[in-house]
Amino acid sequence: MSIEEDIKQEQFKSEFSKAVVNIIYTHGWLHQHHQELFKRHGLTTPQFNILRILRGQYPSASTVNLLIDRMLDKSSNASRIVDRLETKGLVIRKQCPTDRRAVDVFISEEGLELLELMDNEMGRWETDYCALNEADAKELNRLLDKMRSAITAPEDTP
Amino acid sequence: MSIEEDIKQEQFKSEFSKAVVNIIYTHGWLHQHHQELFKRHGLTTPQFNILRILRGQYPSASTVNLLIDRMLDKSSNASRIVDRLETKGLVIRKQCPTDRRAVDVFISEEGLELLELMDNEMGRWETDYCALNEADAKELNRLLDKMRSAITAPEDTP
DNA sequence: TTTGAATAAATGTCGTTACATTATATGTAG
DNA sequence: CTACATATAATGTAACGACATTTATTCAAA
Repeated sequence: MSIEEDIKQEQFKSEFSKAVVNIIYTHGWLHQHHQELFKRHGLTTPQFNILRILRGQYPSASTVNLLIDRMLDKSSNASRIVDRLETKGLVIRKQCPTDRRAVDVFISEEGLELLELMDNEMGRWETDYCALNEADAKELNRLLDKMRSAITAPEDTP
Repeated sequence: MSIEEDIKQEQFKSEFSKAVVNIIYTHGWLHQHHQELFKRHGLTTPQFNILRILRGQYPSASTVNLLIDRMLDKSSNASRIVDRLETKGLVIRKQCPTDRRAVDVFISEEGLELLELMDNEMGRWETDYCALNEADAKELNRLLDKMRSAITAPEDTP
């Protein structure tokens, strides 16, 4: 269904303006499906993302700062997300031996197992829901990358 | 910058898989810019969206149910968002005369003025940040629409 | 070495999402 | 008309996003 039909009303000022709304709407569509998957395993989206970063570093430790750096949705509160993952036994927190301010966070065995399970489901979902062929997906990536390439701060240019 | 460079690490399982991450990331990019704009006027994103819906109905009333229907980010709590807009004097709540369960919500004069200001800024932003030409934007819209056209519930098909 | 700046994480607050529950009012069947 | 289901908002709760502040530790300079 086209974005106009989905959203009802609204004439867009331009194709670009429509694309902005379309990205927001499509993100919502994606988020809804992902969330459904995560919920079956008692996780939220940011908890899943943190687990994935931790696995990426495994068996090395990640500090909270590293988690913040790597998170897509920045400025989220990594500290409290780690709290909840620790409560569920999916991660382990240890004092960093070389810097007593820092905390070393590790994904646990349970965390690794859960993540593998969810990765498989996610893969199946992507197979089932993929309505784009290879060329389409490539073109979509190209356009999104191009979109973000807009001058970053128009008022800063001399 | 390509999504791989932006996100660091991570080889993607497929172009589609990459596109999923790219949409999430690009949405974050958009959201950040929009939020900056909204913040200058003391609004949040959902508050702005509710105001736009109310203006779309103006001078007719909108019930809370209608707001929920029209909101992109569904299942948000329209009731409490209206609370905060009312505190700021941007909307007016009245009991619906024909149904005492329902509440008629109107955008106020202040709300209309604020929205016009913000619309202008938004329009300027879109002009400044538009790195896509007409054909690009059209193609992007086509691909996003196509992406969401995937079978809605694979387990429901016989 | 002592002081002060900078860093790492945790904590606090407000508005939000997601979801469940409640309260009030309407509608309908008996 | 009464009883029960339904519709419309509002309220409650846990987790999150955004942002400011606090606490503890390290680093750097006087």
